[in-house]
Amino acid sequence: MVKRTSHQSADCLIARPLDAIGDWWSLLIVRDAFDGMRRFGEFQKSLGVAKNILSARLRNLIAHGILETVPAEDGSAHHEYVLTEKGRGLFYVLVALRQWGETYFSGPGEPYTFMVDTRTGRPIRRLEVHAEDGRLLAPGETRLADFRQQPE
Amino acid sequence: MVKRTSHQSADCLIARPLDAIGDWWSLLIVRDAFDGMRRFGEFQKSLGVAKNILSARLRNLIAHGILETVPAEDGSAHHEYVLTEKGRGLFYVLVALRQWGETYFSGPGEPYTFMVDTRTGRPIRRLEVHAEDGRLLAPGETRLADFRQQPE
DNA sequence: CCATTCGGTTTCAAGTTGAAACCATTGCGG
DNA sequence: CCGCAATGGTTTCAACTTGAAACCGAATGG
Repeated sequence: MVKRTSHQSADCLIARPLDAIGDWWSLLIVRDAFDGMRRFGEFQKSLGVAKNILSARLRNLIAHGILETVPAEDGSAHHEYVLTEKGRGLFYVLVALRQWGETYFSGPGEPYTFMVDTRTGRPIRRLEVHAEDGRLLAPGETRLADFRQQPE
Repeated sequence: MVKRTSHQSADCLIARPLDAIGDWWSLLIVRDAFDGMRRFGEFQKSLGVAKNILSARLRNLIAHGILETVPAEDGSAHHEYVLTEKGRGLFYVLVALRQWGETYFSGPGEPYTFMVDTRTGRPIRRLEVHAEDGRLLAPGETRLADFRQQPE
């Protein structure tokens, strides 16, 4: 789907996830799947995207093991789309994007939602990056390392 | 750049960040910027993308306040591209994507890098989502809430 | 000065996207 | 059993986007 340039030598571990997801719209499908949507029609209505496009995106997400189809819960002959374990791993990406959105894109007076703990209804904490020893790390206090360079 | 469907009523706070970033390639630019790249040519060489496309992406990132141009460090007449505060906020998105990539996309025997604490050289911890009271939350233990529904 | 690098813009063929039309299967009322 | 609507797609095709290559102008470099 996305052209493979076979060129992102330095850091395939960002580029390949991006390639697997396919494009931005696909992440909205994943988001809706987290919100409990399972049916083609639900996604289509939620996203307002053309059916052929949605169809292609769903196929791509399935091909990359992010979604899978299961027989419909209600016993009808249709199938439903649900997140795999791998797909659920995208939770943190969505949380990070959402917190970034909350910070920089929520105009005053806008209908504004945010993530809360289901049990208490209280907002969740912001994501933080921690060192192995628990120290809070700011952007810039990390780098990439080849694992062969790791101290034992 | 991306068509505005004015339709993602439920959750603009995912859709709008996605729209601001523009497309996948743009996140790779941001990643490179975190890695210290500043010059047009550096990005072009790193990403292997056509110059017109890179030019358009950079312009889009600037328009959305993720990058800004500054006079070149070395005193030359050219300018350089650096992350804004808002752009640095994408750090958590990149960390989340990378950890997902590490988990699901690193084949055995591949050149494999991961994020380490600059000070100690030890790997960073995995991202976690915590409730306000500190409890660790799994995907599915959160929901979206309108802020008017929040208990005081 | 002449050549080369840097930082782009322009051009245009090829590929992608998406709205609408179409199709196939199931569900259901009579 | 027939008709008809809802669901879940696929096909078609015009419009848009993409990107490789050519071009361009301004700064270095020799």
